[in-house]
Amino acid sequence: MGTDSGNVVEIDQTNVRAIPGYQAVVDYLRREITLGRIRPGDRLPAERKLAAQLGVARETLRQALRILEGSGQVVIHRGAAGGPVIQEALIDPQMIKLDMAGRAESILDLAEFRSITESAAARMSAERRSDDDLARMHEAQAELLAASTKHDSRLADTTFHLAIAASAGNSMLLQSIEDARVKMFAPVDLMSFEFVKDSSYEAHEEILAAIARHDADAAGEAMRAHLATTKLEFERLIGDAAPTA
Amino acid sequence: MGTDSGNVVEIDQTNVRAIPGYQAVVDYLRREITLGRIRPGDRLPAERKLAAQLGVARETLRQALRILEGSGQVVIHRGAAGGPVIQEALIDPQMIKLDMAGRAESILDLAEFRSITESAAARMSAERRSDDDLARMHEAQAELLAASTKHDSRLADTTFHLAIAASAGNSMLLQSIEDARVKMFAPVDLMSFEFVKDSSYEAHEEILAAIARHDADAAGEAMRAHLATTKLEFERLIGDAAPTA
DNA sequence: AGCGATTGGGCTATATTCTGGACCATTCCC
DNA sequence: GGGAATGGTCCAGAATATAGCCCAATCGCT
Repeated sequence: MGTDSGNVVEIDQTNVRAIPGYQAVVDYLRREITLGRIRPGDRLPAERKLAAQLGVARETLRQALRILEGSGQVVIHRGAAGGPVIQEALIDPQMIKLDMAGRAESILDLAEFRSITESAAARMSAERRSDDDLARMHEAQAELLAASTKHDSRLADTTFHLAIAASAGNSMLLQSIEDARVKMFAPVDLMSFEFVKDSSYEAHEEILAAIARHDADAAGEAMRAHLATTKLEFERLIGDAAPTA
Repeated sequence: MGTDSGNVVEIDQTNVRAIPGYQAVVDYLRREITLGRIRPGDRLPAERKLAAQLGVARETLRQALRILEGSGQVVIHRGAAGGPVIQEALIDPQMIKLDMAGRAESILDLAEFRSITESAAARMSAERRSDDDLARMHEAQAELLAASTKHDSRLADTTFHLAIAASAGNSMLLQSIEDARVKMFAPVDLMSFEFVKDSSYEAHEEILAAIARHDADAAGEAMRAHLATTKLEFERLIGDAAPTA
């Protein structure tokens, strides 16, 4: 036990990545879009103002906007009433399925992680939620019911889950739940998400009822069951794309 | 419902941060030190080699090393058998307590988050652990028992918890548990952690026994109880530092 | 003692990124 | 038509990153 010092250390490069400012801006805006806090049709503040709000130079922001323009997520109009407007990005569904098949293991980890964190959040929400929190969840459910497009459905689904996560009252937990959702849905974004509206509404109703009556056990269990269904849907999609693997 | 488009979006600057390469290197090395994967006395590879392993230029690495030198965490020797050597950084305990009092809410969130993620990891470990995993946990326990300094105790504690997290077999969960641990202990690092050895060994024994016999319920519950104790210790420390608040 | 190898220290030149500012071109609204 | 708001463009300087080169210090071996 005397000479266990002086070891030469092993290095893992994976965690060392410089992030240029324009990339940080792109990441932030894409995250907000995926989480539905910025929606197609929304207008971003004017470049000079937005740059100031983000704390970067205008040219840096413009580099980020050019990238988002290139991916079709933003269109920029000139003139007095102009500015950057968020678009509904369209991606080839087959591309998405192949991408998902390529990171199947990561996606299943993600699904499991969501089950852990979001069922805990549902339990905590049942204990701590305010009436305002509950109202936000009801509103998201109404949006889901009224949703006429796949995109609107996914957005309402996100809003519902994030409302629960936020009402759990733990900022670290909320951040993790957002992260997992971004990692799971960001590449997917728009594709065949009919199942969200078809099957999720009733599952949400059950979760909501448990949270409303402060029943932590039932809320956690209902959330777990709901996410297990979601996981199955993802597995089916991955299987569809890569039957040869 | 027709004109809910065209909203000008609100911006939250907090998530937009460029990370220069040298800062990414500093963050990585400090994380490895906090998690005990790099220990005081260890020697890092020579600058040219380390820079290549990290995928950065030598000058960039040297900037990072100068920062770590400034914080007393690294000393650099020249000559044939030279190189950067990790040091045991010494911080004023009173400074630490004040820092912790300043972010008390964040620390309690962190403690709660650890309870959620690590008890889930303990459950999963009980179901999936290999015999190798179990051996690593036993080894960490032996290190804890043999530890003669506060620093060694904390290191053995970290090794035990990370061994469980890793054996749960979910990379996303492992990453979250590491993150939470870094955020909780990084500023603290070295201070009065006698309690770790005093009270943790027996708690670890209970967790370990449950994992060994594949008892998921008992493992999860034992971990939850253990982390509840840890949370109380932190609350006591915070209270000591800021009795006026 | 001396030599050679290894290592950090220092420097230059170049490229990329970021900033702050200025000025022009376009578009909208009155 | 005119004023105001907005994007488009360009510039000069700072900070950061890279690749390469040589010098200085140290160690270990002969």
